[in-house]
Amino acid sequence: MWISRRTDYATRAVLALALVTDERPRKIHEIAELTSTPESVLEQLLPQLRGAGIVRSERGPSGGYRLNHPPAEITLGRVVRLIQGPLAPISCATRSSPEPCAMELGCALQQTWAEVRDATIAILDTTTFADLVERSGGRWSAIRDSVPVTISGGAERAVSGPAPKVP
Amino acid sequence: MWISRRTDYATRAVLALALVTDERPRKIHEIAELTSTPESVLEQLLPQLRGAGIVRSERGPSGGYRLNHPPAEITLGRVVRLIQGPLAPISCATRSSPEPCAMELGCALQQTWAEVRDATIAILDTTTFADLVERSGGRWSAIRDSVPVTISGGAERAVSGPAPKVP
DNA sequence: GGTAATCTCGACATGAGGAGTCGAGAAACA
DNA sequence: TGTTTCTCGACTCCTCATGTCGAGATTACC
Repeated sequence: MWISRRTDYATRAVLALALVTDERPRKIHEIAELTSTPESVLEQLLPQLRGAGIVRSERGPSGGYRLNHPPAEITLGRVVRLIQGPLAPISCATRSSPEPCAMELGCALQQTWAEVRDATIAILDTTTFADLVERSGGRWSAIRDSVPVTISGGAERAVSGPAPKVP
Repeated sequence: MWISRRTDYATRAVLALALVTDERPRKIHEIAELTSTPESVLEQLLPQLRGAGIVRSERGPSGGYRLNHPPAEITLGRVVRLIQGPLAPISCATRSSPEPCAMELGCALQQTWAEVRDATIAILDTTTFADLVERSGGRWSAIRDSVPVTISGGAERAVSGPAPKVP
């Protein structure tokens, strides 16, 4: 349970943009519907993805977001790291700045945490959004054609309510 | 950064008990020193480990804690799960009760999260505390003989202050 | 030029949960 | 009886995740 809601949302948003066939940019509103994400959160996440060069934006009517690179060049690990930070399970096992373990005498645990870290990195850094598109069974054009997205007239904020709490 | 402080402390405590050679039980006070852990936290963690059958306790003077099984029979994953809960990185990817992903249309992400989960489980469930002892370079008897543990006379609570914050 | 649609940015409210402390009680031993 | 230890249940404090909102900037279109 260490992938935060925001990271989940961000990866879903990128996947949604990767799944789209035509070149039309997608509005925050649309992405929110496609991914079941609160719009207000995407208003924070997408600029962040934009700052990292993962997506590109256009303003004004007919504006929106699109990917800045082919899906094959965007790894899942990059998005996760951007939103969430280092992939190490514990601070004494980060690759960049492992803070020394308080238990001096040969803390063999550190080595195991590093193994978990490396296994995680190996998966997330080799999985691209092209892979995810493929696993999803292709693009979304057919689906979006057959299942009309209900763009209701009174389109105000907060399309999807907060997720129900699961105790 | 998803291994909580308490999980870290608990695994260190079990490792400390595994590293000890003689059969004398160790007091909370001693374990706290060996692992650089606040005593008051161990006062919660050790009963929890005891409830799970990982350690055993004895009361009164000359009481303390010892392992309830050989280190080779205690996996790291068991301790982590006990203190921390499921090992899945996200709630839609738990083995037991994966709550459905909000993004219905073929959320290929779920599959990747499951890969991360399985890789993590593979490491933590196959690493026993006997392995960790071996990696630590053997038991602690020699060390404890050469480096006398300063059991100060005025032994009050909170031997080790709170860990310094790293901004 | 005016207006509407859209992205942009920062501040904020809320709540949950992690982290650690403390006090009173029960059991063993001398 | 008294000391040492474990045991149990609050309780506080604080950080951070989550989500909302309002005001501004930019573009397209009439």
